[in-house]
Amino acid sequence: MRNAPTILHLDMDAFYASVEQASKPSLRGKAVVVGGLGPRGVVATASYEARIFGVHSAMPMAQARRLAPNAAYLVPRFTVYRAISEQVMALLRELSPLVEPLSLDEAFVDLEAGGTAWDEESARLAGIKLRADIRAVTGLTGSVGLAASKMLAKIASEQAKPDGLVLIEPGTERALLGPMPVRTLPGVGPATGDHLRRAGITTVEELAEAGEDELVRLVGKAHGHALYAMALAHDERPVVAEREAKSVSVEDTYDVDIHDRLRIGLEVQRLADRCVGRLRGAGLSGRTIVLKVRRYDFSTLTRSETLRGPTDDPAVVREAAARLLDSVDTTGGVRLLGVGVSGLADYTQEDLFAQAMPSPPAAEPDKGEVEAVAERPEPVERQWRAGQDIRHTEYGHGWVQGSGLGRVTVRFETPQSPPGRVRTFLVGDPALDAADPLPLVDHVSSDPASLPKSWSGAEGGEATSRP
DNA sequence: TCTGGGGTCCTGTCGCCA
DNA sequence: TCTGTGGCGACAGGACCC
Repeated sequence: MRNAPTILHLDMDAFYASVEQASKPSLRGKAVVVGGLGPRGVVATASYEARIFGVHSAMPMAQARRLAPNAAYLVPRFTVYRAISEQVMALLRELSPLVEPLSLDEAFVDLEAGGTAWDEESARLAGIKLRADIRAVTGLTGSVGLAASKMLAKIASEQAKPDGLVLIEPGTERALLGPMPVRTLPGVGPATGDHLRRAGITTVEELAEAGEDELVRLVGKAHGHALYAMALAHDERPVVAEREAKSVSVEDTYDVDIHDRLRIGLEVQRLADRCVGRLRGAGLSGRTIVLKVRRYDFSTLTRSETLRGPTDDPAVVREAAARLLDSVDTTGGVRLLGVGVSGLADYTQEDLFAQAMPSPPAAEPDKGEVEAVAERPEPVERQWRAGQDIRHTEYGHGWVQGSGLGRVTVRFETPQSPPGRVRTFLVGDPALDAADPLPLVDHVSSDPASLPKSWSGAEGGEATSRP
């Protein structure tokens, strides 16, 4: 372990919800819940005001609505989150070239590799400056953890939340970790936590006392060794800037279980096409096709097939997925279907080997086919989703507060305006149009380089609900 | 009132092959 | 020729993370 706290972990506070509050002045200080709004949606992020009611990530939306009936419920706007994430990651890269993003709102930075920090004091200063810069550029708050390893830096940022900075001084790690619950450690989830509790182990200290052999016996080889090392505050994992994807997959949970075998087949074809679309978008091809089926009782099974060589041919993936589906019993209905590709290779290596199933040369393989399989019925009316950006020819920029019964309620406000007024329109009102999101911070006087490349693009064509 | 979507990694089992 | 063994890839499932 290095002897100075020069690993930084940044975690943006309640990221999606904070972005929504920054975009929508009327929501500031209010309970905001972002997630899937369908009957089977779950919470992606809850604002701190919503957490007071007990709402948290991964909770079913229905439960959240019971706990916080007056909160604002919004669908995620990933385009905006990605743009802000780019701004934040750019600030991190000013600190060091060694930045490891974990998600849109989280990353590790190796400050020593960037030459920005080499001791406790310089690390603390870098953290303080970073938090100020993030606030200036994005208007949002992030919490910073500083420590000598990734694990400890992450635990530190967790302690710093919200809107704080915590530095763990080298030498104090074990005393700090000892009394913490085992669930604090990365990789200890509900199942391992339960397992350990039944063995009488609830704290990190007890984990260390149990000894390596006992932990290996309890939770298996790899996990046991890792757990023991973490309990002793040993973590030598380096910050890794670039990670290659190992698989690409798409999946859909349906509002209502699907029973019709024909329909299930069509959905699998659609998913296969979408998966190939993503695969190609990333310039990849893959050898192993995976079908995922979650049944009516939430039992999940996967079936996979490995081809002789990598492919990015939609017809090949569709055929493989269809074969895999043949081996699955779907009586009782399915709630989720998914198609994935793993064993990835660079696109350019493709087709050096024959495919498992020779397919006729498809005309225009990258156009037309993708939507050819399942024609969706044209939506009778436009769909407005809660949280979506909107523009009215007369009232200007606003967002959808809710819609139903042929009407849509819009609040007209912008990130820089005071809380705005609400008006209701017919869903098909020609004065209404979908709009691009607005930047959270007015950047007129600041460095234009810090602006994201694109604020444009309303959420990519996913606005229609499934029949 | 139930439980998303996109991933990663690990483990056990089975068949093949040297 | 028979049997045992060990390595390895494929496959299925599960835990975990954000």
